[in-house]
Amino acid sequence: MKKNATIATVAAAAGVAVSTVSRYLNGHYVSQPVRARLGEVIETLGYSRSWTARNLSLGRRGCIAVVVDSSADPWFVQLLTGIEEELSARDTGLMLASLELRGTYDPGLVLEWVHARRVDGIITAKSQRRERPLFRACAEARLPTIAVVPDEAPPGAHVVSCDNVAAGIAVARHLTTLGHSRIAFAGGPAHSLDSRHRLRGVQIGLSEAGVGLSPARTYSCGSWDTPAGEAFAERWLDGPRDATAVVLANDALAFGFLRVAQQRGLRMPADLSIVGFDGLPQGELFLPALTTMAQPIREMGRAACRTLFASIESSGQVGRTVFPMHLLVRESTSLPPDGISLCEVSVDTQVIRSVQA
Amino acid sequence: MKKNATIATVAAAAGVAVSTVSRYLNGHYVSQPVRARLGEVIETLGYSRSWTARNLSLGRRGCIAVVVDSSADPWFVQLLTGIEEELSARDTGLMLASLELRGTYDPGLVLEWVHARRVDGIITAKSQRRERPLFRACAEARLPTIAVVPDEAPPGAHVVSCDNVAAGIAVARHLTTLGHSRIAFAGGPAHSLDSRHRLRGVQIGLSEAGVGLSPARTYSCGSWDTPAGEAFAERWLDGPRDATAVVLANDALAFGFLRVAQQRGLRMPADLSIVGFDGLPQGELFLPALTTMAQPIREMGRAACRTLFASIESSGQVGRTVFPMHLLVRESTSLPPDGISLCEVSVDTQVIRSVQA
DNA sequence: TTGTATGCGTTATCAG
DNA sequence: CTGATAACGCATACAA
Repeated sequence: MKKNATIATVAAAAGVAVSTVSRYLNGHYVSQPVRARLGEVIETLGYSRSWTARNLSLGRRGCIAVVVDSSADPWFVQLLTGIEEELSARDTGLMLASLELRGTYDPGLVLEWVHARRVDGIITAKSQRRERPLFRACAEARLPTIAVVPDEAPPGAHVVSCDNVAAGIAVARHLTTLGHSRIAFAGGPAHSLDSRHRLRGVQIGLSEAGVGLSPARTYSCGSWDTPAGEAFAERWLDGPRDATAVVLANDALAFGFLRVAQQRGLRMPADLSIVGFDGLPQGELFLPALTTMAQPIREMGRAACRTLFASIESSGQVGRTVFPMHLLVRESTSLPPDGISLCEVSVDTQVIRSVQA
Repeated sequence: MKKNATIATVAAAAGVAVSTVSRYLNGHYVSQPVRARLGEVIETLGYSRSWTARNLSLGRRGCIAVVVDSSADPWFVQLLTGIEEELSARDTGLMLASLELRGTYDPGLVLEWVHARRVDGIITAKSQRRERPLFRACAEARLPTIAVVPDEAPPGAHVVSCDNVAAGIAVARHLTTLGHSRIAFAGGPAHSLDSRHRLRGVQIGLSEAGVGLSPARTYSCGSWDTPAGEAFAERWLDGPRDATAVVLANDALAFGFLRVAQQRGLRMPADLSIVGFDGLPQGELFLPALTTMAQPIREMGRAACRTLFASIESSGQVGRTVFPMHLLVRESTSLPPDGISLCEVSVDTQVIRSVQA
């Protein structure tokens, strides 16, 4: 088997110069006859160009970095699918970096990448305050950076996010339309903008319906993960339970809540309606399947990628891309129990008891 | 800001030749004084070498392909974590390819990659018979290939898999130890070796305990996914239900079964014990949490990667790496209902009714 | 429109 | 042990 064909092989076989072949390859001007001839030669030679050499010549790395807390996060997995889609079309690779790959937070690897200009650009997902040094490093290195749903606005990075306020409003409307008037909201990390915006949206939507969200019914889970949702459930269920619907700031929290509430014998949505945010496919598996405000995650991944490439190719301006979320009504929401809140039910029970006594 | 430092910059600054710097960088022999001097210069210059140029010179791509049906598959996500871990240590990128990214099966992109030698090696996950042409192409291109848990042995590829027979035996023992004697098994795709091996293991384990697995209680879901598990559940629950435990060939199937069975009012594990295979973290979220035979998925990803690199660096022999699975007892298995099968319970109910009548 | 020559940053070969 | 120098494969001013 002979050595792999190179651009020189092709040029020789076609009787033209390498530069002509290069132009042909890149769609620049080549006369019709030469173009045809080149097409044949390349076909018969089975030639395909070296991306390594091309990248070297162009001063590119042919690779972008994708960084997230954990690449096993179901939300991120959806995003990755979108990124993959766009990447395959552009024939570039990626370097995955989980900030918590080995159990503890370690941005060292990524910092090294940006410093060594190991990649052409970087996409961060769900970045937090602690990623500030990372964004600073990217800015210093003039590395095109896209932040997807960051917890706080990162300086110098284009942001891809969702309209969380509108999402909150939509949830509120869904619930009030069903007849709920006492609604609880459980937020994620206290500092998270997304969480705050979702809460605000719910507040707005509720006040639109004239019911309002009592501060006493807004809680914080302190985190985005399922265990936090479970912990909150324990806490809430031990309290007065004065709500007919609970809105969790994301699906992961809702999964935890759902599990514990079920364990405690609550029937959902009969006894209590539950809503999450994100629209993870996993929510479909639960019984009841989780009603949620879905993000177009995959689409967001594609957008992040496209914006990144635009930025790589023409150092585009940093800006903001905002996606709408949409309500995914599944099974975890329904009318409130007989129009009576759980609180009233328990009061009634006492009344009945006293009557019996 | 001056142009990025190159090996030439360093050489000039240190007063040595580029080749000396190169040797230093690659850990080849360099005299102690020069070594020290180079260390300083590189430090102050903030130099870091170009991987693109290095790869070109070395004839490497600095990138491997990772292909799977869908990169959103929870099982694959775990594998990817292991791959990522190993990749980051070696500073190489990856190209993700979902064979069903756009809804329909399309191996075209990957075939193109192997033909164009776009990558240094390839890892396939859960490959099936339809991937045969792909493996053939890899073999022809002499591209190092690792197949992780393939459904059928791919020619010319090193295989990383699990001891499914042993796993099946362990499941059987767990169940018989609990007191189950009538057990149903629901397989995945009919042709899948993994599924068959798991079944065989269960058969062996059961016969060890002297209970045996009735052919009438072995089913096939025809696929590995959750909807198939749901469909099987519908079918099975409409039947005689003559088993106190159901073993599903993987977790995804079990998730579907669990949901439908719960919907039908079955209490698990009180009425019925359920076991899956894979050990997906998601199984933890269900109520009851799914008891399962767990694969060391992440470790398998690392092994696949390491083997691949060994193969890339020294065209290693193709072979087989087999991992043990371990039983993860969660909540979906317990003693059979009072030592009475569901079938007998329904008979009893009728008896009671007739007595009442 | 096409050809020539040079650069991209490293590695490797082979003298010194 | 170290220093020139030729690949590596392609892109692109610049010249023709």
